[in-house]
Amino acid sequence: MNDYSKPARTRFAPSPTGHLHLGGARTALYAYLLARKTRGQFLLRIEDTDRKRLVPGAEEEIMQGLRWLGIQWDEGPDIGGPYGPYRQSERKEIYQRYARQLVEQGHAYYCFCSPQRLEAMRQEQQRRKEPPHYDGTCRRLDPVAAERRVAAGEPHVIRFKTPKEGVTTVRDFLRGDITVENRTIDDYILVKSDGYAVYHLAVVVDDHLMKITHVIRGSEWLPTFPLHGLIYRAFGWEEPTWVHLSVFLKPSGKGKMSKREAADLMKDGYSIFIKDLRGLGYLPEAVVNWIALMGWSYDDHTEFFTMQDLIEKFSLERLNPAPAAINFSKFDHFNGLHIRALPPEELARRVKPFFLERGYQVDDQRLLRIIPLIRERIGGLDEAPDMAGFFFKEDVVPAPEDLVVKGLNVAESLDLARRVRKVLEDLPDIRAEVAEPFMREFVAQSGLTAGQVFGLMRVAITGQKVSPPLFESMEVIGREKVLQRMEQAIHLLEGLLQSEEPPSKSLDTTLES
RNA sequence: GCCCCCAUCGUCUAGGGGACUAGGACGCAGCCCUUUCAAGGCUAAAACGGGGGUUCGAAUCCCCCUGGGGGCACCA
Repeated sequence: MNDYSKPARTRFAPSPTGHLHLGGARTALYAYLLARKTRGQFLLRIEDTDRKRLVPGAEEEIMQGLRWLGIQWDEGPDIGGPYGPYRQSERKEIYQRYARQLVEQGHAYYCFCSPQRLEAMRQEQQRRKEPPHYDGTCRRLDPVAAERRVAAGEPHVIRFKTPKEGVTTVRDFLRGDITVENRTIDDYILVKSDGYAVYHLAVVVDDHLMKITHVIRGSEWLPTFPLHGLIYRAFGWEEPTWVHLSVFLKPSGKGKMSKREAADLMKDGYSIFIKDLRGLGYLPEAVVNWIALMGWSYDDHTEFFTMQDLIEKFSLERLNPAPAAINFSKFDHFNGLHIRALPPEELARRVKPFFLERGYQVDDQRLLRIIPLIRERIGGLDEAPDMAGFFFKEDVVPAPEDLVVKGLNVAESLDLARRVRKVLEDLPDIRAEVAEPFMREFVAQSGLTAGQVFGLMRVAITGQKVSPPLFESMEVIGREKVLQRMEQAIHLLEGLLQSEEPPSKSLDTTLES
């Protein structure tokens, strides 16, 4: 059991080599939740010791993504903190100092093998169907001689001197003890020839120095986990609680998402990259709720969670070590839930940019009035302009065919449109509670169905076959414009009638169905 | 090839020896509501990978197999 009464110090330690994705976001989220729950600290550390793989702008994108999700760090490269710097490229000397300590204590050694020799060695091992590993040539060097070669400026790396006998047991919080034979652990490189530490050294040194209590990271680290335990022990440091999260699988459940597949998702309006999600109409609240539940659960029925809920209810014990397939349709479901949970003013504020983007002039008062009409009808914020753009248009242009009522021909539809206009003109008030009873009365007398009459009005007034509720929409649009649009519909139907005039008629109904 | 991890409906999961005729959610199908589309309500179909143990009793504990996943760099 984990002790939640003690403040936890957790961290998210991404390398700025690409986009922040769902998996990374979830790792960050869990670490953040644990820190907040225990009133501890959550820190952001950038693991950028590989100079070759740096992607410009990646660090900034990661920070923006986390902020958008509502994951705020207490210490980090931008805001500093008592254990900085928080960028590993700025901690080069620290790692070298600790690496040297390891060498002096006999836990590591200098290695002068060239990359070419290493490569040839690996190929030979593969040919013999052996697992690739360092052959230990420099491990057998005389330490004093090696020291002299280093002092002379000879290129070198520092390798960890893994015990060759016995086993190493490390404890993962979710999986319990993991034991491996030491001979399967390679003499990993700790410091590269360019002087930068590799992950294995840097992560141990930083987590110790930064007083991290819980290392929450992806399960891709499981294979080198015993090595990390060995390094802690070589230093004589107390180990943190290790929590290796499961990986996310592609929706099919077969393997990780490839670069190509990730890109293809955009065609369906989905993405695994956090940066894309806002533009696709997703709420950060929905993202958080959704990813929190992929690998964690609270009980057998609660699924709606705000960040506050999660902070209160999160626990490491309820994490699931099994891999989880990404389920985008559930994502859509959560998005709908959170859209409907937003106060109207807030939903208006969130949806506004999507209207502006499409070139609509948005009147805030009017936008607020249509929110109740669309909040149950949009699965994503991006759908709002399609559903409700007509509220902000001067004119709508219905397709004339859409004005032909189901079950009626053009002439009959035109006649209906004229009668509807008359009723509308005589309406004492355009407000829904007044207009609707009048129109229903009209429907009753007409011998037609509500669907036929209201369908015609809907297309005429909104320009769409699918729209928010008709009478509420008319109220927002206003009497003047409603009549104007009915008038236009009549003209369109007249035009349609003329164009099909002489020989053939009655194609319309079949077209409609 | 070697090492490590995982295993309940299609998917996310609850379950940690008897409360299991295995619960919830998404999706799917049907029905209700309804002026369209949604939202909402109700109903249905849908799972313990296989084989051995342990036990009076196993989805739950152990072993093997199978399947899936991850890793084997001077990347993280």
